[in-house]
Amino acid sequence: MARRPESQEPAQELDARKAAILEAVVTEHIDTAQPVGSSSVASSERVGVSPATVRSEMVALEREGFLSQPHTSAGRIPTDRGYRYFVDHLRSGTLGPTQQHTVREFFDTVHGEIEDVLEQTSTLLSRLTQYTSVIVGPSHTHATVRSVQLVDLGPRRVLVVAVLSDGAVEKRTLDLDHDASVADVADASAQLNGLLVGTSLDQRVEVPSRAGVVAELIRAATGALFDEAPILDGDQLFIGGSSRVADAFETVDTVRSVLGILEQELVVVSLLRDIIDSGLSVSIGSEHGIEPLSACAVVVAPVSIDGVPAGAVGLLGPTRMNYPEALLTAQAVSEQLAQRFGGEDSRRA
Amino acid sequence: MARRPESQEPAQELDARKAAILEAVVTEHIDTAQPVGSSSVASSERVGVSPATVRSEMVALEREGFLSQPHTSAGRIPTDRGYRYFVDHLRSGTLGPTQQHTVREFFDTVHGEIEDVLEQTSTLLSRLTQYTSVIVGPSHTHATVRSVQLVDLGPRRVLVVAVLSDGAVEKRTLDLDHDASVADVADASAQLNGLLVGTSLDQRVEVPSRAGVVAELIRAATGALFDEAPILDGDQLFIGGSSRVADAFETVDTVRSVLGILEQELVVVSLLRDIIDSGLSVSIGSEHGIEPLSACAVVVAPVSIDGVPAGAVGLLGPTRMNYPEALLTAQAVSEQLAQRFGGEDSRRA
DNA sequence: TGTTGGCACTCAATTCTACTGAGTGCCAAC
DNA sequence: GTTGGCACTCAGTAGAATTGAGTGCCAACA
Repeated sequence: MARRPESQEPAQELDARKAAILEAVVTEHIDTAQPVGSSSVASSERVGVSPATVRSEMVALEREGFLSQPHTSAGRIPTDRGYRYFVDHLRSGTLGPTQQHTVREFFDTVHGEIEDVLEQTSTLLSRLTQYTSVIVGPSHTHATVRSVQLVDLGPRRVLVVAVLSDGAVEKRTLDLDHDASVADVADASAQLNGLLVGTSLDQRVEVPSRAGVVAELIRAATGALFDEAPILDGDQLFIGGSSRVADAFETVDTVRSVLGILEQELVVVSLLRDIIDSGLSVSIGSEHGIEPLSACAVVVAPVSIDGVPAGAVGLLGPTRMNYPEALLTAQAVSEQLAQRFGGEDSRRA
Repeated sequence: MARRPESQEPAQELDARKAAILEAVVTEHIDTAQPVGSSSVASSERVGVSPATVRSEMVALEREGFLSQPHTSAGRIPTDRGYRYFVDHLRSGTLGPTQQHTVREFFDTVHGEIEDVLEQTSTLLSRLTQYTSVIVGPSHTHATVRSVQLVDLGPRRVLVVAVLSDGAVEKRTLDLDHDASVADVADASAQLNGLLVGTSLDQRVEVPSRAGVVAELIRAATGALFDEAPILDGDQLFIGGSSRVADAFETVDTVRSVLGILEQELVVVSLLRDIIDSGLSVSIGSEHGIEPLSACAVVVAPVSIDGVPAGAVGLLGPTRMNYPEALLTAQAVSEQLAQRFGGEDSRRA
């Protein structure tokens, strides 16, 4: 895991001209996907020198690890480090008006449960940016139980439904060994409520070890709820526009390996978490240490609901992705999500 | 939609030798992905003639639309029609013992709610076959309500939770205009139960148009449940091993367009339904009429729970996919699913 | 001292040609 | 009807020649 806290490895500063040249190379390469030559850089606005001068500077930038050359007679392409410098020194801009409008309109019209909204948001993000989007929903592990109910489903089948304080619903089917009467189920349901309301799904619960059908029901229900919850649920991941992966890369092999990673929810979720935890918003190429993603960059914006970290919004593209736009889009969407699912204050605002 | 009911267009029969040659070409091409030449076919077991004879037969098979030639001096590859003949005349075999064992073991150990099981089953299918798997879960539209409950979530927020007879749980968040007391919520909850239990989510419900907080709650809850249900939910789709798409095709373009279709749940679900409805279990190339999937074949096995159609298990691969194995695997898995979620009789068996 | 134009050089990409060989279609003989 | 023989086709490969974008270096210049 290549965390890169600024404090330990101070971002090496480049003089203004080198910085301008690097920026020109990065933007041009992001645009054309081709190696960038000295003359093209020299003709850029913010670089006021001749190609010859640019060349000598490029040699220096290459020596310092910001640029590389596919082969001797080719232009330069940015290295991961070059992109890193670029994003670390981005002048913050604003999202284009069209995109702003699309985002606003989307959040004005979208409705439904949080899962549905996140699902659709992931599609929005991918449509806006042309990259694959990745959204991690809030984790339920710290929510507390608001209500538990047993519902009779048929012979020897009972469903436990638990509503959590954050509005999530957990359900478990119980297959019983003995018949349970309607009264038994109601009784157990009431007792479960008293027992579990207020607890959180990751804590242990003391179940009185009495005998009898009702006690049996209670034990089965708590067991099902508390033992299976953290394993299967964990975090919810929504991926939008996975077909964009095929746009981002030229070889089927790369596409395959990136898709392969996207299939592993756990890996993706912890990747996003790692990036956020290390205080960054972008992870480039080999920085994140996931080999199959070494041709990818990931842009992340954390989503905080009422000040509490509650998920993240991410975009996955090639290292030569459009960082400024991706960052702004992710941030805009993350803010909207925070507002939408925040407390009264922000919701009524 | 290219339905192809046998009755209308009787499958053209080929004489034994032609059939053997076609079969040899298909199996060889599935194996090697290369055009198959006459000598390779002639050396096959079930074809006892010389390459020259094979060639003249191939000319006939090409004229009849079963084979095609990439270019003059190449071997033959099967057309969609060639594959169709092949699958329509498959001698039914049995699944390999290893696969049988894997399937059995999987269903012995997997546990959890139906969604979790289907999700994991899709991964299993894709791992077994190396193709992308597609599983459609049972539709809830005809299930009836078993229980409705309102849960207070905080200021002016109430959650409606409905449990359906098939064990599905629907939830809707209500944002209220006025405060509702705990008693109000409980009252409304009780009345809702009386009102809704037994109805199915796709039928209209008469709500008495009284005034007051409780009546308001009831109206909001029924509105949320019944109006938004069919739109968002529909059917559940589980896709496993989408990275396999990148294994199946050579060009990034094909991969992109196939992935693009897989993102459209509605298209995929109705494709599977169409295939099943027309009484087939395989759809090849352009048969299904979805242009971006014209390089694909889809193998489907319906899942019936207690005799009622309740979803489907599908495999998506290139037209040169291993039909026998794919069919057997899909069928085996479909049977296991039916058994797992079937009524008492089959479950206790 | 830093900048610049000039110039020889490099090397991927492109084009062209020649060649190879897998596989065909046709036909005369069996 | 089947077969071996044979001329033919044409994608694919390899090699040679060409092109040109872009470099590194250097001498001249401000």
